[in-house]
Amino acid sequence: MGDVARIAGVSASTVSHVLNGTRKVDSGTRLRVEAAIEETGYRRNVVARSLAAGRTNTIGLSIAALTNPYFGSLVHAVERALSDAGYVLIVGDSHDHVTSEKRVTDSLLDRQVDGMIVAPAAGSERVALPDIIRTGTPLVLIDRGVDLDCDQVGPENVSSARSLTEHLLDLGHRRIAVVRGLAGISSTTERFEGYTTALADRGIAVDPGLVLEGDSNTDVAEREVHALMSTSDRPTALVSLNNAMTIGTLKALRALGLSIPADVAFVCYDDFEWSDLFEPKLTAAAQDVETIGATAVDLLLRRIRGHEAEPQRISVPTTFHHRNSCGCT
Amino acid sequence: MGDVARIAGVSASTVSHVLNGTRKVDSGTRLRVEAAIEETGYRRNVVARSLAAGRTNTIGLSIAALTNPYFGSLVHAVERALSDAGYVLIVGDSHDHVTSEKRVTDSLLDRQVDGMIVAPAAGSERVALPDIIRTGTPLVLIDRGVDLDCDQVGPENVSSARSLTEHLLDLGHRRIAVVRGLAGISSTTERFEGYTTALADRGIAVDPGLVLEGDSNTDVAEREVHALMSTSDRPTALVSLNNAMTIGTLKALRALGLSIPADVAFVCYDDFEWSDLFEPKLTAAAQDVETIGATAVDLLLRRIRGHEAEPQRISVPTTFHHRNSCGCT
DNA sequence: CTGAAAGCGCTAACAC
DNA sequence: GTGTTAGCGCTTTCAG
Repeated sequence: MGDVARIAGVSASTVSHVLNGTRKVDSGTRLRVEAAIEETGYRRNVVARSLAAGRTNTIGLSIAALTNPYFGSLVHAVERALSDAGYVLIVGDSHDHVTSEKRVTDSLLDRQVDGMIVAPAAGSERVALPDIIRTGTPLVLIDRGVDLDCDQVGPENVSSARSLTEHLLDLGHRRIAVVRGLAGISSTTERFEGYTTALADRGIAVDPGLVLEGDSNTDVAEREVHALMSTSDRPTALVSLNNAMTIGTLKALRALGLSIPADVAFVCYDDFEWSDLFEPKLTAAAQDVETIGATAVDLLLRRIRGHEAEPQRISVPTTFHHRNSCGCT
Repeated sequence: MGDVARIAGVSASTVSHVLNGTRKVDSGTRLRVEAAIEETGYRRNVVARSLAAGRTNTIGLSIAALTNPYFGSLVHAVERALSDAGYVLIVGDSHDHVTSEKRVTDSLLDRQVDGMIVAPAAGSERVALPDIIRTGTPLVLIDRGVDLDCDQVGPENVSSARSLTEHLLDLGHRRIAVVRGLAGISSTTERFEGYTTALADRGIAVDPGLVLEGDSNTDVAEREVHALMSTSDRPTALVSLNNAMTIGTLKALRALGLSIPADVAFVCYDDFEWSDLFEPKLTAAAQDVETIGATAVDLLLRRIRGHEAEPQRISVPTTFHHRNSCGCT
């Protein structure tokens, strides 16, 4: 920067101002500075800039599981919204585990991110999140909610899962099994609540034998479903509570040679790119990932700009894709 | 840091050294410093540290399309390898377009990343990449190769695509169509080469009418395949050259009511989580994303540590998953 | 409209 | 084993 200033015959401060457009600069001067920049191939040092300015224009994102295509799309949506706003994204994968999540969020905080977006791991509200809040760094939670006082954005869970279940009930099913995701996270709890209330509304008691703990792990779900569907009084319908559970469930049904919807009707929370390629096409509740990401960024930027207000919790509606796996034609 | 030093009764330099383990510190002193850190809730400022130390412990990754699950897994693999090595990842999505790719890589360079990994967009060798090389920042290319002198890691393309095609030939097919990805990138060129050489080996000429330009766009592929398969002398087999092309192809076949493999045999490059859930199960060449990511990180770290040697080009073998869509039982 | 100067918070010689 | 000191490259009052 000193070189540029010297060549252009101005001070470093002027170079800084033409670079950032932070104050009026005579057009002749500006041209000279720009020529000097061009000539030297000068490139600004954002690290030094961040140190001096006290902000980094960087947002940290801690994501539960980057391999899950759902989270992949979420990262994409967040990245796009941030880059439109002139921010850069740093991502860390928490592997859905509090310990590595803490490592990730600490590292982000050390890097002086201007704000953080976290897709919390189970138990996060007792480990990583309080520390973030203590630093005063603007924070918004994404995907899963926790019982903390901060902005949160996620998909609508309860009524979506309820609609899926009700659809099955409307078709006459009475023995409907459910494959739950990871215990202890809000999405599982809420989606399960949607399932139970749908049943309760029709005066049907929840049969514990029809509640499968898939643990958000494909293999576990597959085993559980396999076991359940091998019994003599197996359910006539299944509802899967997230995409990993769906894969596990479908594998189990396939292994057993059970066909959908003839042998068992099926509906699921979360949509796939191949949902209507599958035979039969999957009836599913699809999350609006774009909106979730954009909303999270919006809330965060507002906080960064000093917006003081009660934390908000936003539920983004899902879309019900009515296809064939439920048994409708 | 000043506070910590004062409370512990030492100099800032000693605090720095206990923080980084950069020199021997008396254990009593260290304890006092650690106590002071605990007491003040001090957190190191990595930005200042980077400026002073002249390195950021940060690696930039420019990825062509974060929404593609394949790239999602790649990011995940890279992130893991880097975090094991104590580095942090900054990702930018180039949307497979040179202009936004340039924006991404410039921003990464401005942020003083210690190294860059780039999944180049088409045309990148004339825009973003030369500038990166000019700065002297260690660089490794991933996924797609370009004609430049730098480290590159990607999946094996030619012989993988050739094996897929040969398998179809072995089954007696002679009219085999191919759905190509984005023109102008190495993976498309090389995979197509695998297809043509397989045909040439059997003395079969490439029929231009059977070569579809899918442009790595699902919709385009769907249209092309739909058109081709609606003709009277349609091919008896199809090979798809990447995952997006596969989705498009399957949609078209489904829309036409053509069944695989009875009406048309099908094999594809790239595997899916649902490949063996699909009916029929898809015969595919699967990339080893983990190895690609880990290898790229390995090459990069070696460069960062000052390793001087001829740039390497590494092809990671694919795995042939022999399933049913090819028509075997 | 432009420059001078004081840092931002840390690291790394260099002394002791 | 520890402290002193000089920056790292930029932003931003404060003057002019």
